[in-house]
Amino acid sequence: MSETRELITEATSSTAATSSTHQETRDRILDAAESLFAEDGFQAVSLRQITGAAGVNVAAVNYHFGSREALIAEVMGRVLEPINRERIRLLDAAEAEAGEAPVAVEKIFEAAFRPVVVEMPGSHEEKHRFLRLAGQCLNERSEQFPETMQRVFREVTDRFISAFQRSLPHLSEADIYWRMHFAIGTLLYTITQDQQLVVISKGKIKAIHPDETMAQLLAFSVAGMKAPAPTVYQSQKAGSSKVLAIGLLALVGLFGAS
Amino acid sequence: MSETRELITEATSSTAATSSTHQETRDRILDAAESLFAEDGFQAVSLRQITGAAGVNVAAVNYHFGSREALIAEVMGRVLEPINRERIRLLDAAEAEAGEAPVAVEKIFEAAFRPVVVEMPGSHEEKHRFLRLAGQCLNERSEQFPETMQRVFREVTDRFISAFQRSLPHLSEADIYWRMHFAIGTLLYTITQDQQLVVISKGKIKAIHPDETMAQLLAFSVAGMKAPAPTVYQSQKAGSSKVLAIGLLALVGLFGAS
DNA sequence: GACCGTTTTAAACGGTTGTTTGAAACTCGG
DNA sequence: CCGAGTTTCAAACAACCGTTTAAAACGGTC
Repeated sequence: MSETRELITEATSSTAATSSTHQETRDRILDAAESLFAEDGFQAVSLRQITGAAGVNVAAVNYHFGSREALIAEVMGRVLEPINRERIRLLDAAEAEAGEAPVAVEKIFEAAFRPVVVEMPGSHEEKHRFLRLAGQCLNERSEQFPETMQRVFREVTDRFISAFQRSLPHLSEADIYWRMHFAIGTLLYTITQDQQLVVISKGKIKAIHPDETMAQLLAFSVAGMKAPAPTVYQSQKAGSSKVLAIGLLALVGLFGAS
Repeated sequence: MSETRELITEATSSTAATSSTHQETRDRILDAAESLFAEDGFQAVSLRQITGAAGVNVAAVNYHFGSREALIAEVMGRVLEPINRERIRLLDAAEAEAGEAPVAVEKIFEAAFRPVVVEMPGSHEEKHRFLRLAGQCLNERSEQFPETMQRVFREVTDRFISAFQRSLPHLSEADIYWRMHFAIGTLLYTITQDQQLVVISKGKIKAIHPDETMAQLLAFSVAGMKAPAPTVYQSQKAGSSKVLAIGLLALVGLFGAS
């Protein structure tokens, strides 16, 4: 049975035209899964919800993909691979344009953000859930990333790390890791928790357009990345530190510090 | 039965000394739940895991808290309330010290970050899972936040928003909302995905100390918040935009754009 | 039309979930 | 010492989970 499935998987890339109806339900499952996963996360969605939404039998998932985990891996790959591929393509283009000189920080971030933030092909609804899913992917524990995806991500981060290093030689390697980490977090939260921005702005920001998101993201991240290196790690101002200690003690008294 | 539970809940704050054994198992559940939720998230942990770790009967959760959701609400409140209380306390202190002048952006962020990032009372392990849980809380959908918690969070964000507005009068209201949103995302990702920093740095950053995290977070967020206002939302450089459009079309061809 | 490989289907599998039940075990004032 | 109230407990509940099974339906070839 597993042999059958492997044959099918291989056939997908070689002779896709032969099995038309098969591709139909397989893609129906992928689309439904993508939509539901994007909305509620991977853990919260059951196979029966997916197959129900796709209008296919429950067993179809295990027949076409082998297991629920394999389905998740395929959905993740289908959404993340083109994004990361495009990121590297944009970075290549920017480096080619810059020639010998290091690429500007703005350009690097643009290559990193644009494939995720700016309009993607498809309807408006599709784009939205597409982005939400990309965020859900990155929120998962890295351990349960499929091996191939791990490799892709390492390639991407390594490329961007060294681009930043060339562009910001005065920063230490650790500083750049930290700030790249921060930029990823910023992007991720922006994508997945867009609703939260509407909430904290009390509705003053209602519609969130890709172009504005892009501009805001760039302004914030570029400035953060270009910030002067943090000076002292250890010493804190005696005043505020003392105040904090007192405050924490008060908390302990109030709440019983587990 | 629900009446009995309400009486107990009220008794917790008034005559807590009378029921000693009751408080015992109730807190055992809370501690075990906090630990497990922090490690694996709210959705992934079952009641039987919690009661098993706490060494109590499964029914104890529904007896003491009424439902799984109420347990989650109580755990979230126990961890988030002191943090937000301390945040406001630090902001109050900073504003008192500044007098008429607006509080420096650095000070505002310090008040926002320090109660979450810097060492908390308790063992090292306790501190770690404590932070992870705080992050897990904020990652949840805002809809399933208990009403009281919603109110607390609104109070906190409103206070910090107006502090930033006084400190950065040249920025529009929307700009400040955006950047506050970004800073929250940065903090959150830093707390919950600390392991990821080790991964992308290929182990070059292994131990993550609170003081260094604080310094790095401040440098990035302060610079991002102080960045010049983004200028153009609509227009993109014709060159890169055209290149992108071509790239996306290539992607569609490759992957079949759902 | 019979055959074969592929796909779909209904039904059942064993297991886990959150919650409920009713009877024990316990605490404590009268 | 008894009875009322509180807390624990083992057991069962219905519902859902991911996966498996075996038979039915399908499409194309000889």
